[in-house]
Amino acid sequence: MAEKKRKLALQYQADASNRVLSTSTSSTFGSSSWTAELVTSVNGSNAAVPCNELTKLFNGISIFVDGFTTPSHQDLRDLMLEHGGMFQNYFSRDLVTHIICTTLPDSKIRDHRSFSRGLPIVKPSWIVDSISCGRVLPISLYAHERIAHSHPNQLTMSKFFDYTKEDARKPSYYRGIIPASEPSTCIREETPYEGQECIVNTDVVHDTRHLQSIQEPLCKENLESDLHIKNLVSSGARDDKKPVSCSENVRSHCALGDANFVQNYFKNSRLHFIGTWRSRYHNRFNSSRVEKDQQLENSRMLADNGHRIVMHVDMDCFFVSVVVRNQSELAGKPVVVCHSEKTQGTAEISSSNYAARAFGVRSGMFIRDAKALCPELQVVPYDFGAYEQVADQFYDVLHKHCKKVQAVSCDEAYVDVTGVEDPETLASCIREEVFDLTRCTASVGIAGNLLLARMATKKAKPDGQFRILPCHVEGFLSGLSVKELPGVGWSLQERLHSKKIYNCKQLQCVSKETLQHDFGVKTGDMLWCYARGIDNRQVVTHQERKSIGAEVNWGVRFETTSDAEHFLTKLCEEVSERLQNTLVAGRTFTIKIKRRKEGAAEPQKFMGCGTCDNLSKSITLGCATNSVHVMLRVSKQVFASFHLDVREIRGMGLQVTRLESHPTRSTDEGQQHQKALGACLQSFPTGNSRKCVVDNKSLTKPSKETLSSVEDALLWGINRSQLKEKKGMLSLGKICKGPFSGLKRSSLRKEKGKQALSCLPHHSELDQSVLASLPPDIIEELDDVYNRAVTQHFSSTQKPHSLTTVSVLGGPPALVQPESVVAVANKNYAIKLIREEEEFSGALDGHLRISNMESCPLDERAQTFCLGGTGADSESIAPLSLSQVDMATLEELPFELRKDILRSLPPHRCSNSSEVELLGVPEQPQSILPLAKISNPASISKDVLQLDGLWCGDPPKWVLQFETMEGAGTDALHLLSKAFFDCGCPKQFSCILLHAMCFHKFIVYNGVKQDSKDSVAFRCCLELFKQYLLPQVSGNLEEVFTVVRVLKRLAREGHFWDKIFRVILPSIQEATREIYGGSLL
DNA sequence: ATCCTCCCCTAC
DNA sequence: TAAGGTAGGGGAGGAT
Ligand SMILES: Nc1ccn([C@H]2C[C@H](O)[C@@H](COP(=O)(O)OP(=O)(O)OP(=O)(O)O)O2)c(=O)n1
Ligand SMILES: [Mg+2]
Ligand SMILES: [Mg+2]
Repeated sequence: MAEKKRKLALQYQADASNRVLSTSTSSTFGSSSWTAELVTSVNGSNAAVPCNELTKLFNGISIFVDGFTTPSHQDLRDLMLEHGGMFQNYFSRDLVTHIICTTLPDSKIRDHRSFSRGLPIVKPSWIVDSISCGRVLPISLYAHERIAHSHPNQLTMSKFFDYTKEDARKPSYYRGIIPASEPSTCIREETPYEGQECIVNTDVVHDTRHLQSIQEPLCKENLESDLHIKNLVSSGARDDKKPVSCSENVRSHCALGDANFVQNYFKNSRLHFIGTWRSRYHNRFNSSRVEKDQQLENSRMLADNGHRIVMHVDMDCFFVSVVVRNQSELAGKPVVVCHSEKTQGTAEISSSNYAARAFGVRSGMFIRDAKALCPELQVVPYDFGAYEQVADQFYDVLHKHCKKVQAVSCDEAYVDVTGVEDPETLASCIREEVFDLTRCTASVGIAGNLLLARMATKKAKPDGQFRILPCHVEGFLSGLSVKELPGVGWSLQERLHSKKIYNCKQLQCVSKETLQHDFGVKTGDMLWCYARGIDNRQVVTHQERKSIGAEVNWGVRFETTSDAEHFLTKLCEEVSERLQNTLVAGRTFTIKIKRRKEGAAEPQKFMGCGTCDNLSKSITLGCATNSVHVMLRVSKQVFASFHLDVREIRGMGLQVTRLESHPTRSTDEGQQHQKALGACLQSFPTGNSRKCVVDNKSLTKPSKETLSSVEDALLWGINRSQLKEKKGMLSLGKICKGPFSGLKRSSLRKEKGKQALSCLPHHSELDQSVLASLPPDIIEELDDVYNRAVTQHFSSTQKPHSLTTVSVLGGPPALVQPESVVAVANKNYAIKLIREEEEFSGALDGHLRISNMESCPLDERAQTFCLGGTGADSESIAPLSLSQVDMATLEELPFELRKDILRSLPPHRCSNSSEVELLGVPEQPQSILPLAKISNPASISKDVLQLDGLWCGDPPKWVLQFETMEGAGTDALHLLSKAFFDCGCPKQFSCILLHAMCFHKFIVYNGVKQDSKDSVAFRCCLELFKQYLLPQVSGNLEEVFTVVRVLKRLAREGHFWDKIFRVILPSIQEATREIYGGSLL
């Protein structure tokens, strides 16, 4: 404690000296000279952004781009950098000379004026036009009218207006919830968020450690009593069962009021800033693979060697220091960075300086609690631009001294200084340089590993350094509480406490086996090692990214489904952009939802998410994508599958994993999509010139990589309104294997219990005949869910039939009661019945059904049946094509239902056909006389066959030619011709193929094995595909893709098609490569 | 055993 | 009013 105080005093002195320094040097730092250097170095080391400076046109101009623009953020950035200008990711008054934005909604005018502080706001065309004119055009031509004509003092007026408006219509939930101030009460709800809403006891202000324990989560007993309090409060004070509808004024602060809410939100979010900082860092200091390998080598060497020296460097109260350095009047005073300084505010403290910490003020506290602890607390606003700049300077210093720098965060890094003769001198040297450059102090810890170095830094703070020598490790650790070990947070601390383990010494007494048993293998090992100061992690300069995501859990209030979908769209746009900027694409997309916990009141925190249930679901595509269109479709489906009341949503996120490098960063979305398709084509199996070996296994059970594509995941749903007309046909039942059951597992687990049952149909509503045909294990599962009511109710003497019987149910759909959702999962099977009234569709389930079928052996697929789901939004979830539909399944359906499914296809899939035509008149179309009659197919050469120009003419030549051909396997040709007419003579081959697949037994020909390669049918088909596909590779890749996909599906049905596929694919792939080059791979 | 999904925890 | 994000590690439990 005395040591801390001494350090505090030291820092105050440092602050005082800062003041002197700042007055003497501020002119240098205030100017943009620094930035110029910075940006140059950024470009120089950033492989992602080509730095070919074309002109010096924008010399001295530094833009900040706000909101959506055309050209895009990225393009404007490139344009500026190419023409000698600068681009700031974050707004900073000091660094930015012009703000660029396209549109300026009302809500933004105020914001901009309040922080642009007189900077010109210009339309993006200013940049484009200036470049084309070769000179910087006057900004007055590109000003926003509403800004240009307003007067400075309108700022205060508009602010005043807004505030009064808000006061006048303060939402009831907000007014009602401000608690009576009771200083020593801690109200803690179940989630960490609500846990923050405790009121810190003002009686215990000066002992840091004690305070920390109050701020941290409470022990179990407290938690329970707090819950008790909470329950009293919620049942007594306000028990709102129905969600509060957002008033106008709330709208203006949440996702509802602002179309660009997500963007604006992120712009102001500190957590977003620190969360995304690392990716910006890696864009700047890109370490090459060679370096990586070197590093691995080194680390292996050093690990053998045994003794390393690691340094941990961390800026002191970073956000505060950066802002305070120019405000000498704040030196020595307790200062925090916070959005608000309202005494009753629920804004969070981002960082507090050491003077403020003496009062117990910490990061993450509400400002009102901080003010209660320290009434004279000074509040300064954020300056993200400056944090970014200082962080860069900080890392410049570190890189200058050492190659092995591991970035932890914007203010913190590990440096491997093994081999450095005098690490302590190096440390003070670094600290000094950092201070000289930034006028902010850093502290350093030095030790034999990352763990100890980090803990040493803590001891060194503020503005100090501390080394833990091997001989002192023991003594250093013995004094630490378990919470002080990195990796031990709230939860682990509580669990340790519950086992009467409070400090490292006690922790050391527990055997590794016990710890691993109690906390898991890795966690147990970690605890055991850390308690002894053992840490074998290496300093890693570059870690491969495993996921990219965005989420918002503040200000999220929706009224309608389209509110939620709009929000989801914004998230997709955001994540897609991040993927593209990182040159990656992903295969697994996870939607995260925070849903208001049942009975939870509005949170204490203004616009917060409060106590929530966290839900998440993911979907994995066969092919990585970063296309915003694809992502949106996928996300909407996953979202829909939650079946949520959107008014209960308090947070939403999208995370992408299974990332793959994706070198295309196209600004043209269409082109992007095109390339994604091309990439998918490339990723089909047998994509090499090697001889194709028929793998029996892969015919029945294709490996995962062989499956699908981007769009295999998109798939089909049935238009809900159409289905509604059908009433009796609404039901969907299915049995499938695989991921489906996994998907349902968690929601089922979560929903088990009373509340969950409320959404199940009463057991008496279950159709007996359906139940009867279920496999025994499913019955058992159902029984579980219904608390054995099922078997009681049906007292079934009937023994369950085999799976095959189930498909029979596909016939008369009325067998299944329409109003029900039953989701049951066990280790092998899942059954799902979709209820008609569901707000959202079972579209995702539709997808899963398909993908499951794909991954099932053929015979099982044939047993799967489907009648369609209910679709909320036919446009967004409609299938891309019928290629996704298992044909065996479809064939089992009644004609009526097939009609429904076909109708649900997007019209462009069968461009030339009206719906009626599409649905087809069952009888044969008028036959047209064949052009040639071939009598001896085996001897016919290509010339005789005249297989050129098959797609010329109207109808295309092949249609008539194939119709009357004779020979082995020509049935397939006849069918194609028939399908052509049946589905209305479409131009797209994919339509014809799909039609043929859906309505006819279009498989066969496994018998034709020996000569299939030479058979007429084979060669005709081959030519037909080739001549159709190859010319389209350059133009209509999507169609190529679809056809290949259909063909792939056919390939699984028989040798004939398999061979065609295996011959066609390589040539398509080659053509694709030729046209799109290596960029596809 | 190893993978996968759906969580929770931790840190900044 | 306020801007409670992001990414990695890891555990539980199921599928393969
Ligand atoms: N809950 C948190 C934690 C951190 N930060 C931001 C503000 C901090 O300034 C910065 C760096 O985090 P540190 O943990 O390094 O904290 P400080 O640098 O503020 O203080 P210290 O001197 O303890 O490092 O991250 C934040 O906004 N909210
Ligand atoms: Mg710090
Ligand atoms: Mg830090």
